[in-house]
Amino acid sequence: MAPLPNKRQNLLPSGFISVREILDHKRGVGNLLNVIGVVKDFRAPVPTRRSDWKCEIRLYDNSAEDDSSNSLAINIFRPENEMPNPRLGDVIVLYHAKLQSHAETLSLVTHWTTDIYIYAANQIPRPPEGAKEALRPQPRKTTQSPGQVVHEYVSFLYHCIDKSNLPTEAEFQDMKVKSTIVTEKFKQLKDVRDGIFADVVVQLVKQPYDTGDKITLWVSDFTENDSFFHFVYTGLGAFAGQSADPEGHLATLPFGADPGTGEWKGPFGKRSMQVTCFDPHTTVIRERGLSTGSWVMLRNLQIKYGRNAANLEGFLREDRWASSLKINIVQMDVTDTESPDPHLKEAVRRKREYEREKKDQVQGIFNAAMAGKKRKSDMAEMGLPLSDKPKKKNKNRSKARKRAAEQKSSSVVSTAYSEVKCEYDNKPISTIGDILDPVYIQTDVNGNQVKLQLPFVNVNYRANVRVVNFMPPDLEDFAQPKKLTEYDILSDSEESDIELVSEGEAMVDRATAREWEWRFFLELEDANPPEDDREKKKTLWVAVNNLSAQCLLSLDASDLQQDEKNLEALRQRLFLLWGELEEKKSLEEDRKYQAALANRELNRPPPNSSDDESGSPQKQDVEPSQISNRPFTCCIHQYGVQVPEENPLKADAGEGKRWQRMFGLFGTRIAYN
DNA sequence: GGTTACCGGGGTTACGGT
Repeated sequence: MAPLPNKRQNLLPSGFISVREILDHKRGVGNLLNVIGVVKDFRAPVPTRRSDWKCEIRLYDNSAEDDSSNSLAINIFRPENEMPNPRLGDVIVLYHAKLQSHAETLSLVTHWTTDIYIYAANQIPRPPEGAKEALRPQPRKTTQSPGQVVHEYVSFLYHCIDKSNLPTEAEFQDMKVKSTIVTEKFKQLKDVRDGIFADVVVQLVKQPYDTGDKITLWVSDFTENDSFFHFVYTGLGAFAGQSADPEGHLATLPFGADPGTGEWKGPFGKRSMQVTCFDPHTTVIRERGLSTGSWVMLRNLQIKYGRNAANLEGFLREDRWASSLKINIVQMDVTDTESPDPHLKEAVRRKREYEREKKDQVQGIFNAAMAGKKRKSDMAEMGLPLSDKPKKKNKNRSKARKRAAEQKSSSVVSTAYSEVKCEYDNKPISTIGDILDPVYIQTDVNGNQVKLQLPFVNVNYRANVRVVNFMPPDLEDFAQPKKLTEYDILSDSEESDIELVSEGEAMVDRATAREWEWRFFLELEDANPPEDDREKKKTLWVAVNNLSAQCLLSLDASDLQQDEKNLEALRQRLFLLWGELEEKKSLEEDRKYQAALANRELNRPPPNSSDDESGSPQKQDVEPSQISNRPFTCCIHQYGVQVPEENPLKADAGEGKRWQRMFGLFGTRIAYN
């Protein structure tokens, strides 16, 4: 007969916490905890991406023994030769194990200061004798060590705990072996077949549909599977269902998205699969706020035909035999450019290819429509495109930048026009008025010829201008923390046009920003305004993105609040461009500020480079007449961005979105000594 | 100072959406 344990042995030694208390959130994540438990499962060491290896021990104690699911994992990251090798039923004493919430589950993880002691189950004496002799040798140096109180508690715990839920020795060994077998289950959606289970990396392409007990997702990895539903791209044909306004203009033009109905926004073709998720995954989708645009890994996704027996679907169910809650939906980090997941990277690359092809196709449709429908004089109004292929833009800008670098050391003749260089110096000049003129196409809607205003066209121009204003008002803010998009995960990520509101961008904190980019706006007026514009000079806001600004300034962006040298260089270059505009604007700002203080009206319109009536910076912060800065020739391109639009009649870029015409500067360089 | 990682096996609930 085993002697009854005495009272002292019965009590968890002070400084230790029970498994039950941990699972009941009695301690916060991040705390370092001391825990004593019995080994019920072990996943053998596997290499990690770093130099450490990783193994996992699952523990339970007598606070949680009546429920087989109440056990706690300790994740051990250490060099391979310091890995513990516990056996079934061994007692583990942990010091300073960090509590974490990983994969939506509470678990322990080793910390710098964690010590792990293992007592061999078959050597633990019956209480009240302490288990000191059962201690396995330590593979590494420790800072804490168990005393007699702990040794005695180990004996008590091992002999008194309910072991009926422990696996058999054979089962334990089997699980341990299986834990190292990693079969590649990853599949691209193009390769999924009826009846298989697969891991996939996909993007949510539609808002999750939540019925309470289940959530259905539409996902794509931008591969095609013949067994998926075919989403037809209606494209330009979609406006046949819309009505023209009394003047024969359509208010909107669908362009790469479906109008009004807000239904399918792509990808089109057989690239998307429906996935039905059940608990516990639904909870994660809600709590993480997964939504359109989120990239996720779905593990062990069951693939089979849906009820209509025509299209393959995915099913994400709970893991039946998992020893604890197992979450098979994991959000992917598209901002991790350091060590991007290769599957994610490939999927993002395919998405970019898909978007490029779609854009080219849509542009092609426009070009064909315009070539067929427009009179020649209309073409002249467009400002004679220098190139109508958006793809060439970057090449041209790179060339300009390269030339800028080449000419860096060359001497510059200091005349008004020669201090700013521009690409395409043999191309005709457009006026601001030309550039601002909307472009129409004649087309056939339900048998009627209507004149249709395009929301924007991808066209390049050259113009003689001078700068009359700029945004943001402080030069320090001309450089911003680099905004990350999902395409940044690709090593050949390209410059993107400045958008007013962009989706999928991760907000970057100024304090933690590693990379900076130029991002500012210039308001331009004609250097030699046409006669009819003399009374009310037309102006145009152009966005200057990072590449254009590098070309313009021959400077790289940095944190200008810290980098005074770069700020001063920026100020000098811009002086060559706009003379004393900054000083005058600053004086004007001061004057206005004083006036506003007096009037208690400090609200200012937001910065904006569009030509839209509602959104453009209408207020002239500086009177153009006061400006005596230098005229120069520059390249301007027109492009479109999507902006939120609550009015469904105006939402021509899909649900809640409208196309907004924008202008950007490119291929222009300030020469300097 | 505090990341790294998350086995196997064989699938019901629900009935919508393109």
